[in-house]
Amino acid sequence: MNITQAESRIMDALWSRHPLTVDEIMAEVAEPQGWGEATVKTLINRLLKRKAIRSDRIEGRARYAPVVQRADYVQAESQGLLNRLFDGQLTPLVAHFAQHRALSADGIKQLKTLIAGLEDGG
Amino acid sequence: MNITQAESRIMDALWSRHPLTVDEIMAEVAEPQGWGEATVKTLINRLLKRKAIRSDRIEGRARYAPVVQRADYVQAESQGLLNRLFDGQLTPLVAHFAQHRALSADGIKQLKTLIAGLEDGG
DNA sequence: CGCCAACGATTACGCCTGTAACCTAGGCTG
DNA sequence: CAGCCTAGGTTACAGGCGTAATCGTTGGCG
Repeated sequence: MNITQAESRIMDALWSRHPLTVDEIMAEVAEPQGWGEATVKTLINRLLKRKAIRSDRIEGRARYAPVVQRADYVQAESQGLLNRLFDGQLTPLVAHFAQHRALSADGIKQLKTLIAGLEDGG
Repeated sequence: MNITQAESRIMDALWSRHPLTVDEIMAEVAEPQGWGEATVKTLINRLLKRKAIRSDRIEGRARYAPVVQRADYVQAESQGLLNRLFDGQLTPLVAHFAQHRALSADGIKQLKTLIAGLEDGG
């Protein structure tokens, strides 16, 4: 289920809205990346081959839709980073950002609220 | 300053202790990865070429030490993930784990403690 | 003083990834 | 009905990465 960085730009477009034609994906993705249409087509086809997306012919045009869920992708990526760099623990990651990226006061407040909610909920 | 995943295993060894000879790096890294000595040497040399590590000849043996700091690497990787997947915000990442990885009660407590400390400190 | 072994550097190679051009089939137009 | 355009799929290619074998040099030992 591996999705490379370039491919993930295609996925982003499809996760936010689908199904999309090649042209629509182009519109979402081409400018920021500076990609030609051929490149986008290749990425689409690689994702198709690996069943990360699916193609349905609707009104004579191929429309693409995600098969892999964004949450699953995010989960795999995040867990991988956590495992590689923070021994699988979330707290050290938060601590790292607190130290090195000067977590803003607002960020702290948000986290506090989030965690208060978690305590209530669970 | 890019460090690939395989290379990061070498860096891990050097970050935890340095300077190390090739043999010492082998001892730290070979078994878990199943790498031959040639592979380790190649990774070392690629890191050398990119100045991520440095080699000093001490007592007739080359000893390797990190140049790139672990905190910088962790920072770059984490920030990259945050930017790519969570719009650069830490809170959504924590929220994601809360939802999808069933953050343990202990984890929640740890985070709460951490954040309480942040509020005091800042 | 010469040779061997060990150490570190150089070269190799196949797969993956980013980027793209080319080919083909099906529908629109004359 | 034939040709042409367009959309989508197929092939291509260079550079990076994981994995490794080979080469050259230098220091220790006989």
